[in-house]
Amino acid sequence: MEKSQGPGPAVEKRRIQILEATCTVMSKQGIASTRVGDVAKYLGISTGLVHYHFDTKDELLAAAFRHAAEKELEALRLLVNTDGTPRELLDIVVDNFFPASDFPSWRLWIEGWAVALRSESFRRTVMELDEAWVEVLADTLTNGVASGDFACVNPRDSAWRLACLIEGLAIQQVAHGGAINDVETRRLVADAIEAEIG
Amino acid sequence: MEKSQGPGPAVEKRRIQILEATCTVMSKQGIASTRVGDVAKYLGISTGLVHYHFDTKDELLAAAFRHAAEKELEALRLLVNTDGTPRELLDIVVDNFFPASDFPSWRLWIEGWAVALRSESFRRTVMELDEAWVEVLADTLTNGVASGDFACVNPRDSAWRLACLIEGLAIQQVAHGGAINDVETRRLVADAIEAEIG
DNA sequence: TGACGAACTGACGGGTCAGTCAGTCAGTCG
DNA sequence: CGACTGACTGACTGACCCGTCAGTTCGTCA
Repeated sequence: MEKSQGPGPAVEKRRIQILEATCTVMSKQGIASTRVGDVAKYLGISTGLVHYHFDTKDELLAAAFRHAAEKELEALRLLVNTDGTPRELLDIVVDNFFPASDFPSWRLWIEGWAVALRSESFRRTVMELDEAWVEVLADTLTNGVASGDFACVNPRDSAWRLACLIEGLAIQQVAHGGAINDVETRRLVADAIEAEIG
Repeated sequence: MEKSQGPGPAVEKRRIQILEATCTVMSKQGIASTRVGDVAKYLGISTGLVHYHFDTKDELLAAAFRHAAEKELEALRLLVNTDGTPRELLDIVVDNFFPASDFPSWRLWIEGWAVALRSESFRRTVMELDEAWVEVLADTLTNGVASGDFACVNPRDSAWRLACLIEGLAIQQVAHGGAINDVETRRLVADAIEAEIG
């Protein structure tokens, strides 16, 4: 349980420390194979302490996933919030989420979608963050259209199509490293972008 | 263990019965939450009998997933192997895999991709079947180009882009039922098809 | 100084579940 | 008929792991 008169700074620090450790373990072992004991051992603390800060394992995993996703999204927003032509900003957004085979975040996302099928808290998190990311992409396209750089018929549709394309390619690359390699993936995305903003 | 002089017809029948029961349970409960005991109870048999036919649970799950996926693919190939204009055949392929929110197969696939991250046998299965499906789509496009109905620059690239788009949309629809509804999804796919074959 | 409570430990209870194994039963073959 | 075998049962074991709880440590405040 947390303190009743609001969490002290030390408690909050410990919470975040546990969240980030959980993210590390989840990335390495997978969400389903992450044990409370693994997180505790990683930090050199007791399992009791983990339960002192998080009532249940499910709550811990969901909070850790959200923590990781929000940090990523914040980083993306910071990257986009710079000067640059619409085209440069678009490249930044796409590069940042490019489904290279060594992009570890995609592994977490792929597992997150699966967990979201059964867990309400995961579903909400995955949905919110997925949409927020598309929003960033849509804003970038809309700005480009406003400035005359892009010629999307419907920037929002284009954003969804590009986002879903990238997610699908990420699965091909990350989940089973199939017939498509990094170079081909890059070409497929590049062509799709041209088609959308052409 | 199976018979040494090759499995009798009764054994093969039982194997398939267990495989299909496993598919049903997996669809309902999710791959990760499928217990050997659940499959046994579903068929009214003992857990020992399940292990008589399948050495380990992992082997059972992987075999069941492959069984389901191959049946789906076979059904698709049958559907496509009919007379019709390239456009009609393309519509059949796309409709058959359309990510409607009530399409239960997508739930299995989303979980399959996640399991594939950690399991070699799932990885192979998911990869082979994913590629086989894109192959069907690519063949359809190639035939359309040959007959002059479609104008793809590169049918194989188009097939991968459409397949990945549909997979990404399926995640939006099935995993978290997000901002995109069935009607919008249909429009996004239709526009993408026009752009690819236009 | 002594009381108090927040942070933390580590052992343990209790439930779950995969895989095993001794034994049953029915059919088949010699 | 009797030996044999393949299919099958169901109880059991051993491992795993979540969540609890009694107890310890330590800083803080009266």
